[in-house]
Amino acid sequence: MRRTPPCAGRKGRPRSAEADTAILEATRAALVDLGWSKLTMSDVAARAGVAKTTLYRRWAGKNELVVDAVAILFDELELPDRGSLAEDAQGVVLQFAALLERPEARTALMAVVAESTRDEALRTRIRHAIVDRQKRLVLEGRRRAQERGELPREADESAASRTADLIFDVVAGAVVHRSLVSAEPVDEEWARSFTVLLLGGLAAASRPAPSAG
Amino acid sequence: MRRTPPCAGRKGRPRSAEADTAILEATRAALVDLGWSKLTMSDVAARAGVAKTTLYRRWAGKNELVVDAVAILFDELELPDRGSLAEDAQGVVLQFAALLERPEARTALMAVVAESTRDEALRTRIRHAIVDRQKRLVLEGRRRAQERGELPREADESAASRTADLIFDVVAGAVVHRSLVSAEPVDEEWARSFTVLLLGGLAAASRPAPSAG
Amino acid sequence: MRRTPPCAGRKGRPRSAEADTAILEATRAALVDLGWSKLTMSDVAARAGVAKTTLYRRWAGKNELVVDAVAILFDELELPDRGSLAEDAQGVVLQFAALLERPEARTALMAVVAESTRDEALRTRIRHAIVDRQKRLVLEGRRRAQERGELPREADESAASRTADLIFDVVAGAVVHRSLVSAEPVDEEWARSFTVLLLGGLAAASRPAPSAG
Amino acid sequence: MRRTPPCAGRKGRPRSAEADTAILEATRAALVDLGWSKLTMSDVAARAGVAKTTLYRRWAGKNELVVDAVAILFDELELPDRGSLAEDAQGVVLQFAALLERPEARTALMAVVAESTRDEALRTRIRHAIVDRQKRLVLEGRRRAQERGELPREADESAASRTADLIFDVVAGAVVHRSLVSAEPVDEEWARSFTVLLLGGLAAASRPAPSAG
DNA sequence: TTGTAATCGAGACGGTACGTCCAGTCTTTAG
DNA sequence: CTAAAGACTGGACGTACCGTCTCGATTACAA
Repeated sequence: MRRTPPCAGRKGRPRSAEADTAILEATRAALVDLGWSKLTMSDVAARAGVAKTTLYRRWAGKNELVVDAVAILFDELELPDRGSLAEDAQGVVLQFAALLERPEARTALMAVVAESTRDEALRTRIRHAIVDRQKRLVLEGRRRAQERGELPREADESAASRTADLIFDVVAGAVVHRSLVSAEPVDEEWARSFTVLLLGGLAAASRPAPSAG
Repeated sequence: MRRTPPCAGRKGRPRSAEADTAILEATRAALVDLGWSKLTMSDVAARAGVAKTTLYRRWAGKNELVVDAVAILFDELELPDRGSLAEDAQGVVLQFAALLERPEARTALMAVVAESTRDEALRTRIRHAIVDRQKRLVLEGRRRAQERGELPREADESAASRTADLIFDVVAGAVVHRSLVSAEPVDEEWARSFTVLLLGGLAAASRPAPSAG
Repeated sequence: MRRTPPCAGRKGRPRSAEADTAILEATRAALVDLGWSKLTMSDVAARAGVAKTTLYRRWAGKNELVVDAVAILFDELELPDRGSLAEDAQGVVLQFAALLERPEARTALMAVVAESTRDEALRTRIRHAIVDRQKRLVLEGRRRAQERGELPREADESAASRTADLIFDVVAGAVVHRSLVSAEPVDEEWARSFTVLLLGGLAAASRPAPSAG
Repeated sequence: MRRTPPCAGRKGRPRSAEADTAILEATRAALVDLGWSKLTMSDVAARAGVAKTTLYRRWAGKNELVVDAVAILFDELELPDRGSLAEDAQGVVLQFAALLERPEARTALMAVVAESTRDEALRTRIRHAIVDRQKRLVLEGRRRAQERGELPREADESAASRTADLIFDVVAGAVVHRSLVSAEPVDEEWARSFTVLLLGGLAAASRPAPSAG
C-alpha cells in the first residue's frame, strides 16, 4: 500500500497515525473540489496540515495516493439479503451507481484507470485495492441464489469462475458506462431493465442448447 | 470542434489544412509513445512541424485536441452483415476490443472521460464526437435482426430507444471494463459467452412474464 | 531613413502619404501610453489603422521606427536670440529640459541609446537623425557670441570643433543626467547655476594659463 | 534589493549563497555576450547552473536583476589622492570612462535608465544601488581640495549640496554622453579639456560677481 | 539519562510544461 | 504592385507543480 514499510526498523519517531487519516481525507476533499487534474500534492498537504515531505514518505506519487484514498469508498458496498436474486442484483446496481454519483469516486476511478493503461504497477494496485475486492459481491450473490435454488450449483469450477468474471465485467461496466460516459441517470427503472436483461441472459447461458426463444 | 471558426471572415491568410491533419496525427503518435499524462502540447507541435501557437489557435487545450484526435478512430468500427444477430454482435465486440488494444485509444478514452467528470463542455464534446456516433452500430444491428425475423418489430418507439441505449451501455461498458479495468483479453471465447448472455437477456426482456427459469 | 525608397516603381497602388504620418504619430502615442518595452508593432499598426506589413515595408524594425518617430521632436529646439550668450545658453537648456519632460522623448531617447550600444547601424542612425542635427545649436550660439564679441574668434579650426563637441556633450549630458538619472527638475535656478559654470569654464579654457584661482 | 527578504523566517531550507553569486556573474557575462535586449532569464539561469524558478524567487524580473548585477561594478570607482583637484578630477573621469567601455556596464546602464522612465520603483532602485553611491566621489574630492586650500570652505550647507549635485550631473552626464551618445573616445586629452572647463567653471561660480574675465 | 534515529513542518532546489505574447514573415483577397 | 487582414514559425515570458533536498525541531525507544 505504502511506499516504505512503516515498521521498518524499531527506533526513531514513529509515523503519525493521524497524519494518514488526515491525508486521505484531504485527498478526497481535494478531489471533490478540484477534480483529478487540478489536484496537487501541495494542495493536499496544505489541507491535511502536513508537509509535502510527509506525503512522499508514504506514497510514491499522486496516483498511488488517490488509489488508496478512494479504495475505501468501494468497501462501503454491501449485499444485504433482499430475498431474491433479482432484488439483490438491482440493489447492488443502485448502490454502485450511488457511489459513482460522488464526485471523488467518479473522477478518481476513471483517472486512475486512465493512468493505469501505461503503468503496470498502478494497474496491479488498482485491481488489488479496488476491483478484486468487489468480486465478492458477485460471488456472494450467486451463493445465495444457489441456496435459494434460483441458480443451479456449478460442477465445473473454472467455468463458474469465468462466469463470475463475465458478470462482474457486465455489471460494473454497464453501470460505469451509463453513469460516466453516457451521463444518464442510473435510476430504478434502468436498474430493473438491466437486471431483467442480466438474469435472462444468465438463464439462457446456463441452458445447454443456445436456442434463443 | 475547434476553438475559433476557421472561416470567420474572408480576408487574411487561410488556415493550413495540412496543419490540421499533421497535428491530429502527431497527437495520436504522441499518445502511443508517451501516454496521456506525459503528452505535452510542445511535443505535439514539434512532431507536427508546427508552432505551439497554431495548436492553441485551433484547440482550447490538451483535452479538446485529444478528443478530436481519437474520435476518428472510433469511426472505423463497422458492422458487416455476418448472417445472424449473434454473429453480428460477436463481430462488433471483437472489433471494439481490437480498437481498445491500440494504446492511443485505450489511454485517451479513459483520460478524457476522467477529465469530463469535471467539465460539462468536454463531456458534451465527447458524446458528440465519440459516443453518440457509435450508437448507430446498435441501431443498425437491430434493424437487420428485425429484417431477418430474429427480433420482433417494436411498437413503442421510446421503449425501443431505451432498449437500444441499454444495449449500448452494456456492450460498450462490458468490453471496456474487461479490457481496461480487469485487464483480461477480449478473445473469441469471451465474446461468445458475452453474446450468449446478451442475446439471452434480450430475448428474456422481450418476453412478457419475467420468470427466470 | 526608410527601408525602401518610396518612389521605387511607378505602377500599382501608390503608398499612402497619410499612412506615414499616422504611423509616426501612433508610435509616439504608444510610447507615451506604454513605454518602450511594452510597445509592440502590432499595437502601433492597430493605432495607425494600418497593417503590420505596411510597417515592415517602410522600417526595418522597432528601433528604426522609434528613432524616426522621435527624431522630429528634437527638431523643435530653436535658438532665438536673447541678447547674450548666457541668456541663449540658459534658454536652450530649458528648452531641452522641457522636451525631456515629454514621456515619448525621455523613454525613447534612452531606449534607443541603450539598443545602440550593441548595434552599429542603429548608433549611426541615431547620430544622423538626432545627435548631429542638434550641434547646430552650439555652433549657432558660438557664432552669435563671437559676433557680439563675447567670445574670441578661433584661429585653429580643429580646436574649435573639439571645443564645440565638448560643450555639446557637457550641455546635453548634464541636462539628460539631471532629468533622467538624478530625476531632479531642471528649473530656472538649476539652469542659471549650470550656465554660470559652463560659461565660466569656457572663459577659463580660452585663457592661456590654467591657474585655478 | 531582492524580491523577498532572504531572512524572512527561520524555518525551511536556507537560500544558497553561492547561487546569488553565480547568478549575478552569469548576468554580467550574458550582458557582455548578448546585450540587454537579447538577454533572457532562461539563458542567465542556464549559465548560472540554476533553475529559472530560483531567479524569479529572488528578483522580480530582468530589470531588477540587471540593476543588482551591474551595481557592483560602479563600486569599483575610487579616488586615490593624486595631489591636486585637477588631477583627482581627471582621474575619476578616466576611471568612469574605462568602466563605460565595459560592454556589460554601457548596455546595462542605459537600458535600466530607459526602463526606469516608466517605472518609479525601478528608478528608486537605480538611485539607491548606483547613482547616490557615486556622489561620494564628488564629496570626497571637494573635501580634499578644501584641505589643500584649492577650494574655499562653504558656509551655506544647502548651497554646498546643490553645487555637489550640479557637479555630479555635469561630470557623469558629460562622460556618459561623450561615450555612449556621441560615441567618441574619452581619452586623456578630452579628460584634460573637460577638467579645465569644469574647474574653471567652479572657480567662476564661487566668485561673487559674474564678471567673466 | 542520554544517545540515536526516524519523524515532523517549512521551504528552497533543479526541472518541465504551461498558455500567452510578440517579432517578423508569408499568403490570401481587394483595390 | 500595394494595401489590409490575419495565419504562420519561433522563441521568451512568468507561473505552477513536480519530486528532492536541506534545515532545525520533535519524539520515541534503546543503552
